[in-house]
Amino acid sequence: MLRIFNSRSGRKEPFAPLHPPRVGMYVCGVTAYDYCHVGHARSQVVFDLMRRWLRHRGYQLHYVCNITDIDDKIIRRAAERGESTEALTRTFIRAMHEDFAALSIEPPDEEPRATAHLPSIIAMIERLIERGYAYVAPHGDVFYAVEKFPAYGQLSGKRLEDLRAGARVEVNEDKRDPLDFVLWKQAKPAEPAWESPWGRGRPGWHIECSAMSTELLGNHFDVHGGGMDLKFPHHENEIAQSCGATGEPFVKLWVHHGFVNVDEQKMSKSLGNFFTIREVLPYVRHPEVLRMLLLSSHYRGPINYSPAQLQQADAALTRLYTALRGLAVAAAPDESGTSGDAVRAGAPELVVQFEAAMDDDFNTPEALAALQGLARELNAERARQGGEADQPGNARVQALAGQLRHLGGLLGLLTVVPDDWFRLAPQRSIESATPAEGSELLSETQIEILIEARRAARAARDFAAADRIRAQLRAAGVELEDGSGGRTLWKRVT
RNA sequence: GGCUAGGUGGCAGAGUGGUCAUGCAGCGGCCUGCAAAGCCGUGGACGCCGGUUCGAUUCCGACCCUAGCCUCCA
Repeated sequence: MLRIFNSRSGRKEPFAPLHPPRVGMYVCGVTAYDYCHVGHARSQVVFDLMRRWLRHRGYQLHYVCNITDIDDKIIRRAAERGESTEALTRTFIRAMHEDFAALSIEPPDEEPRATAHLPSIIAMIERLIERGYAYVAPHGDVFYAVEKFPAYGQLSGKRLEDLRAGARVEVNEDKRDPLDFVLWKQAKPAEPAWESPWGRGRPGWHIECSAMSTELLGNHFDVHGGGMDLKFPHHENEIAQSCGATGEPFVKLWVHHGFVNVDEQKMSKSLGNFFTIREVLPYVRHPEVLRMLLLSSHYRGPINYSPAQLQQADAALTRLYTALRGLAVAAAPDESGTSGDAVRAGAPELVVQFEAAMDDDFNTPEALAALQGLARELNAERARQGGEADQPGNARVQALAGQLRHLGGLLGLLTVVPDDWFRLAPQRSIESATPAEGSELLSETQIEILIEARRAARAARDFAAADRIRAQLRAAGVELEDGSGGRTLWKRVT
């Protein structure tokens, strides 16, 4: 039984879609005015993980993730760069797609952009005016009248009086209530603008998501997600808009994830303490390392981003790959080892632990612990079998490896051919933050030559010479392992 | 000030009313020419003060501390 934490009730609830097995899911994406940072990566990884698990559980997902391609920051940034807002957003949307693809984020079924949905946005604002939830202010802006919606504040647990008491809202003479928020904004002369019943202007940020989500998923749909910081006011406003316009319930399940912190503070543009995805990836062996870091704590809690954390993620992931090293089963993740006889041949209790953990509000740390358990079983079994472990005949080794690979694949991990994992190296050193021995990275041919020289020295029992070669390789970031069959394996270390 | 999360062993990070998280690091053993990897074993924890209980890290209350939101933000 899959249970998911609902931000609205503050409790885990059994997952019960409105029209099973179909599930409609909407997630607030990014505003395309800059490169995506690790915080955006977390959001994407979290919802990608949920999609994978829901599909694994047999649901048919219709997943929508929007892009905000018009707002004040975009206009300002485009002006600074001396280009059009279209050129600016085109640049950063392309970069975003590259970054997300690197992290194995599966593309959404639909990726609506605000500027392509003006008709439905305008229609929704008109309905809100008709139904008395919105008003046109003296200078032509349209505002939502918060006091007209009694349930306002329900999602975030806030009361209007409390909000007014602590209000640091900007003074705006046109608003009837300082808490009212803008639905349609009149354009200044040089700004991008669209025709509307209220003159040329552009939509407010909140109305985009209401209009596009209901247009694409229906008035009442299953899941709506985003970062904790969107809970108020963004999602609160969405509820007010959508329910106000349609008179129907809006979203069944609200899902909010925690932040990525740096030095215990939220990573954000305004604090300037952010790392973009594309500047971080060169410091890791493979993008999976970043994905591993983001999955190694529960999605609702905080994550502290640091180089040390990346190295821990690399170590944990490398341990899983080590268990699979040299096994022929490692071609591609599939269903092998997770059904019927194959489960019993492997470690059924660990498969159960993994699935129960994921069913319990996507408890990825617990699920990863099950994966480590599988790695331990696999290592122990291979040790028992001696050098013969990788022979196709060993059913238990095959079953365990299949389970590990398959379950890892459900998290978007262990997708690299295991033997290739150890050949990968970061382009930059985490500690020095400089182009590491990168320029001096030994080629695989050079490594093989040195290993052969060491083998000869060992055969001649010249251990001093052999150890010198090993130290030389270690200094170049290559670590050796003398295997049981007289072969020496090597791996790059970070 | 209001609202919401949270404070777990050297670090990261799950979880539970009374036996085990897990990874890295430590210690002992096996293996190795020595290592590495791996396996086996092992020490070490639940912010503070009360309460409920046969028994609380886990439930309840107060307190202290931290973060987030209340303004654009994944």
